[in-house]
Amino acid sequence: MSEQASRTLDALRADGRRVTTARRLVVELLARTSEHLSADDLALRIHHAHPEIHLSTVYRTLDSLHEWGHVQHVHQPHGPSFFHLAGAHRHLVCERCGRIRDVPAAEFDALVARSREHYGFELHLAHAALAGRCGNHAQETACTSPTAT
Amino acid sequence: MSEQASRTLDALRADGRRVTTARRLVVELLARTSEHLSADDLALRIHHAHPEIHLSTVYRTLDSLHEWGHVQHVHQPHGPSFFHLAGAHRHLVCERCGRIRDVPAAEFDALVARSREHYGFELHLAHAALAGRCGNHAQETACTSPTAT
DNA sequence: TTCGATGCAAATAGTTTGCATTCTA
DNA sequence: TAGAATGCAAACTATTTGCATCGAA
Repeated sequence: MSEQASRTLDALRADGRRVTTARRLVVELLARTSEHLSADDLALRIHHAHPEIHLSTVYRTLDSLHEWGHVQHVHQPHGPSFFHLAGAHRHLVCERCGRIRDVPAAEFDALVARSREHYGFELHLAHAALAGRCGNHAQETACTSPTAT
Repeated sequence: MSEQASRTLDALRADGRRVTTARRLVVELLARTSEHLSADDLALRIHHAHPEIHLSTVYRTLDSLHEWGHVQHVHQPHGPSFFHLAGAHRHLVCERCGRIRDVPAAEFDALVARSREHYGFELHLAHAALAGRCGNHAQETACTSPTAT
């Protein structure tokens, strides 16, 4: 098991949460992969060895882990949300091919500061992927209005 | 009818599209309001005077108007998408109260330019609202991991 | 009069919930 | 062994689709 996984599970125990098979499997899987997995993806992979773990349990597990600050839940404009262990990067998702690119959170520091100063609005860019076109699809007609940037 | 509405409908005619009751009502409603209305919201309001206009027609109408560049379709991290006539602002949505704040697209110019230069990624910030906390709810625990900005 | 648009019903994707049962601490 | 977590089924929200009919050009 990765160090990140055992650290997360230890934190659960330390906080008096129960470490169940489902939680252990979800945390290990998230720690092991760099992919952007949906609840359904996670359930499918877990089912190979543990067919008894139900999709709704995966959802509840992710909900709890998110609530306790161990997991980030990222919304996409199209398709299901994906999940990953708490980290410091943000996501760019291509409207055309769906590929997700990780970029350091620091890229957005100036914007976050300006939003706070100008609008009193605290941006949480981890909460939703930013949509657009990756290099391969930037030329094609945008999936937005002509006047849109 | 507002000038913006008739301009949009004229553009449809000029492009050889049919101007139907549903399309006229959707365009007029979008032109008249500054609210952020979902397909369901639009259908409900249209139903007062035109109960025969079906929700699926509203969806198809919005789809078409979007495809032809007259309407923007904005995704939210929670809840339904909302729609508005093509314009140049972006949206900040509060994770707590759901209130949506319009901000000028120019606020994001620097970020859009940097994304293009550093990552070859063409951001379409009109396509999805940016999540965070409005002034009234900025203090409360974030709906994201502790390490998240 | 033609073909695009609509009404309606049914299907779909993603997610949530109620409740009896199981299992961790 | 108490109460948290789970399995399963069913509900739910937002959205899409198939198909017969209608109506704008």
